[in-house]
Amino acid sequence: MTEQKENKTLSVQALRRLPDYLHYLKGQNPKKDQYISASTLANALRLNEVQVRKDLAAVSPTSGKPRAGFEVTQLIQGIEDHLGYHSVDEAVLVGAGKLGQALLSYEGFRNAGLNIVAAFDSNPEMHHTSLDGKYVFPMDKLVNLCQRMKIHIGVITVPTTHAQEVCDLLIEGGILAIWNFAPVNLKVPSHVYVRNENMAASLAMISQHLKQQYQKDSMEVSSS
Amino acid sequence: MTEQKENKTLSVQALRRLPDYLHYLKGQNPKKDQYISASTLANALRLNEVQVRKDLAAVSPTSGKPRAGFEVTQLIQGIEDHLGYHSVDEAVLVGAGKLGQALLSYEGFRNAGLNIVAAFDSNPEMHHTSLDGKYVFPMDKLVNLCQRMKIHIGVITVPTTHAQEVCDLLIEGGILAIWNFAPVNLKVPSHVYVRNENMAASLAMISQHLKQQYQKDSMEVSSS
DNA sequence: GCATAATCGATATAGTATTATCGATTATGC
DNA sequence: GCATAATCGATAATACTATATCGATTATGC
Repeated sequence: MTEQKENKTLSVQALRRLPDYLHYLKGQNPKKDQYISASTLANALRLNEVQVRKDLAAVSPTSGKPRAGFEVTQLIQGIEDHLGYHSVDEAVLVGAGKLGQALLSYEGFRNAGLNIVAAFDSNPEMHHTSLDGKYVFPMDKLVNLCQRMKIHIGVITVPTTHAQEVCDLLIEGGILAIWNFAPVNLKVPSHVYVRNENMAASLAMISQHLKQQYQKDSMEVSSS
Repeated sequence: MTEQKENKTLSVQALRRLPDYLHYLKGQNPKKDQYISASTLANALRLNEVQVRKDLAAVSPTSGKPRAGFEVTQLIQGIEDHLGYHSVDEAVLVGAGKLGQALLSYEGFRNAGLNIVAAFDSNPEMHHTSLDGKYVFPMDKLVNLCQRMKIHIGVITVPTTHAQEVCDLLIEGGILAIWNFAPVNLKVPSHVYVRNENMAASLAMISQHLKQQYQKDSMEVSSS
C-alpha cells in the first residue's frame, strides 16, 4: 500500500498550482523527457523557480536529481495523489439549467476525480430525461438518494433564491462538501465544507485590472 | 467629480471579499438599517471582525461612526466603485457550447459590470442564431468586430485545444483582459491580463478537504 | 577521470495577509 | 447629564507565502 503522504507542507496556494503542473506534465512526451527540472516548469508556467521546486518536493514521492530534475511519471503520480484524483468521489448536481448542464457534460471532471452520478431539478419537464448519461430526478428524491448511495459531494447550480434550501436538503442527505455556484454565503454546520465558485469575484479582478490600466494609460498621456 | 480613490490598501484577497459584502449589503433594508457595523458583517459572512473593518475602511468614502457603523448606501457606492461596476465593460464570448451559453444567459453579470455583447463559435449551425439576445457570429468576424466596437474583455469557453488560437485572435482584436475557462496556460503579451477560472483547482480543494476529513474520522475511530 | 554547469535541498529573508490589542469616540438608556 | 457598552481606527503581533542565497550533488562533455 502506498503510505499516506503527509500533506502538511502544502499550502492552499500550492494546491492551486498543482493542476497547472499536472496539465503541463501530461503534455510532455514521457519517452523523450523522462525527467523535468523545476526550472523548466517554472519557466513554462511563469512561476518562481524556487516556488516550483518546493511544490514539487512536497508532492513528489522521490526527490529530484541534481542536474536532471524530477521523474515525470513519479511527479504525475504524486500530484494526482495529492489532488485526490485516484479516489474518484461521487457527486450529485442540483439545478439542471445551462450552467448545470455545462458541468454535467464536462468530461474533464471524471479524470479529476469527480463523478457526477445524478442531477436534480424542480422543473417537472426535465425529470427522467437524460443529460449526457445522467438522469434528472425530482427534488423529493434527493435526500434519499444521497443517503442510499453515500454521496458526499453536492454541486449547487440553482438560482440564488433557492440555494440555501437546496443546501439544507443536501446536508440532510449526508453531503460533506458543497461546490456552490450561486452567489450566496451558505449557512452550514461546521463539518460541511463549502467551496464557493465566485464568478463575481473573478469579474471584479478583471475589471479592477482594466481600471488600473486605463488610469495608468491616461497618466502617461497627460504627462508626456 | 468623485475623486479617484486610492486603491493601494486593497489586497487581492480583500478584492475577492468585496462582492460578498456587496451582496449582503444589497440584501439589507436601507430604511430600517441605515448603518451597519463591521462586527455585524463579519458575523454574517463568518469573517474576522478586524479584517472586515479594514476592508470597509479601505472602500468606504466616509469613515465609520463608533457605536453605529458604516453608512450602508455609502458602502455600496464605495464597493461598486472599487469593483468597477459603474463602468460597465463590454465583452465578447468565444465558444457557445453549454458553458458559454450558461454564461451568456447569466443575468448577474450585467449588474456586476460585464456586458457580453456578442458570441462567436466555429460551428456554422449556430451562426446568426440568438442566445438570450446575443447573436452568435462566425469566427472570422471576431477581430474586426472587437476592433470596431472597442471591446476590451474576451471570455474563452472553447475546448482546450483551441484556446490558444482563440486567445491570439482576441489579442489581435485589441482585447486587454481575458477570462479563460479552458484549462491552459495562455501565452499573452505583457499588457494583456489573463484571469483563469480554474475549476480543477476548486475540485482539488474539495477533494483535499474530504480526504483530510476521512483521515481525521478514521483516526478518531481507531483511537477511541 | 575531471572541470563545468545545471540542478537540487535547505535555510534565510522579504513580502502579504490575517488576527489581536488598545485607546478614542459616540449612541443608548437610566 | 453620565455611566456603559459597542464600535471605530491604528498599531502590533502572528501566520502564511514567495523569493533569494548557498553549499551539495551529479549529468555532460572534453
